[in-house]
Amino acid sequence: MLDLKFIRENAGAVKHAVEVKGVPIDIDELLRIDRELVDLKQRVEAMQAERNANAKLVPRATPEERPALIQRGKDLAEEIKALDPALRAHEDNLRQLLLRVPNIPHASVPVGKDDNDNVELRREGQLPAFEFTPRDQVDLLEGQGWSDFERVARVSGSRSYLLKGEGALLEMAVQMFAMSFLAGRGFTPLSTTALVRPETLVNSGHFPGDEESVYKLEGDELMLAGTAEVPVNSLYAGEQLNADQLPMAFSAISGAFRREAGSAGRDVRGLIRVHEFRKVEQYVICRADEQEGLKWFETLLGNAEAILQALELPYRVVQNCTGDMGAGKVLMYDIETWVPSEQKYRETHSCSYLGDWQARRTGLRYRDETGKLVYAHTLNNTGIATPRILVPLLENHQRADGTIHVPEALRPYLGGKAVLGQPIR
RNA sequence: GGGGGGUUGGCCGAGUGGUUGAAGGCAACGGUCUUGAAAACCGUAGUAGGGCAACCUACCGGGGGUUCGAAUCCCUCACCCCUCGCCA
Repeated sequence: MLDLKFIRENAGAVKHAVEVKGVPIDIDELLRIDRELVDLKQRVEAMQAERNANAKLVPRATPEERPALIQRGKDLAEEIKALDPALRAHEDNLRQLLLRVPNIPHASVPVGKDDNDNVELRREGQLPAFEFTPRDQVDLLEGQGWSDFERVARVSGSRSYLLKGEGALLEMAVQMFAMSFLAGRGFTPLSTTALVRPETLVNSGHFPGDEESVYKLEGDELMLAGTAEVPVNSLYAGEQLNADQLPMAFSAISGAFRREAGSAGRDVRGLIRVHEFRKVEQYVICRADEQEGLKWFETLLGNAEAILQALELPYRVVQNCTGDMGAGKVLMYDIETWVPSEQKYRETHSCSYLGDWQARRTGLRYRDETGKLVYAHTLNNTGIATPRILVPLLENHQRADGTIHVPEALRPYLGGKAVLGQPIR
């Protein structure tokens, strides 16, 4: 959400953001409704002022004066009530529109329509040069007996996964490594819910707009979040923080649930795209200062890169273009990790800076040194997402016999083992 | 799931229908005093919206209602605490 005053005063910049981000919203209509609402409020408030003044006279009035004053009060109450429907309608309309107004992208963001227009910034790490025919993720998993896609599908439907044996331990090792790593960099570890109230999804910016991708639970006013960004963003909702409490940096592990509506037929095999997964998310609340925000952006990006480097995985960093970055975002980089079987990089991390757009929805404010209450800035990035990360991990680290090389960094979480699995066949 | 008690400003905490936007305390800020600080004393001070301004309006967990008038009464929802039951 943007500040309404900002929209009034910078309508041109907002309209530009609407255009380059491809958001279907009419800013002129919003401004019109805003103006009408202000006019309505002025009328109502004038009547309220009179009603209040009138009510104060009643207790001091003589018995003779009293009936007339009470009648005047009744009339005013009725007039005020008569304007109520219009007032509410305008407020609702305005709020619905405001929730859809996109944030202004950073000057560095390339203008583009969709992910085809994203810009590769750099590549890191060596692509593997296999001296044998590499297996893909599913062949490795099944060859090792680490998965059981068929049975879990019977239990939980398509796009489910189940890991067995060392496969299950590997998934947990990756998560433990990421949590420990981030804790070592000063991030507060959180183990949090995915079950959230609907308003948390409005706070985070997923609603309105992204309802299709969220699981709703019949009979309960709760939903399943697709990322720990949602619960963590709302953890301090509505509070007035002190400046010295900031920045707050969290590494939050949770389940993550996505309906994956609209992705029918894509990545149906294996671990790339599943409905329920587990993710360590980095989340930062910092002061409302763009320099500081951008610094944290680099930090979050650097953490993710360090994790991938520790996992000895080749990856590239991509800057998302305006059309692919989401309404709330100021800046967004994806990290894509090399998947040998597909001979391409696949998204494993997504780093976002939202300015105060998210904090404004959530009511994340702090008192600055001048005593003023200001909305904080928020950022998030993946730490590690499983099981997707296991795809490049298994494929890049496979050996000729189908066993898996374990990166040094993971060994402490796998009983010191340097290799997982048995020779296949 | 049953019963009981709660939810007030940054924090604590008064307040059950009429100058209460809200006592008091703590914390904060400004000042006096002091070499400096502390203490003490004096003063300032909620958030949001509208208005050039004086000022006006809204907000005492959320929503709805009663009333000329609601923090105060009623309904409802959420959350917290206690208690009984159930349970990984």
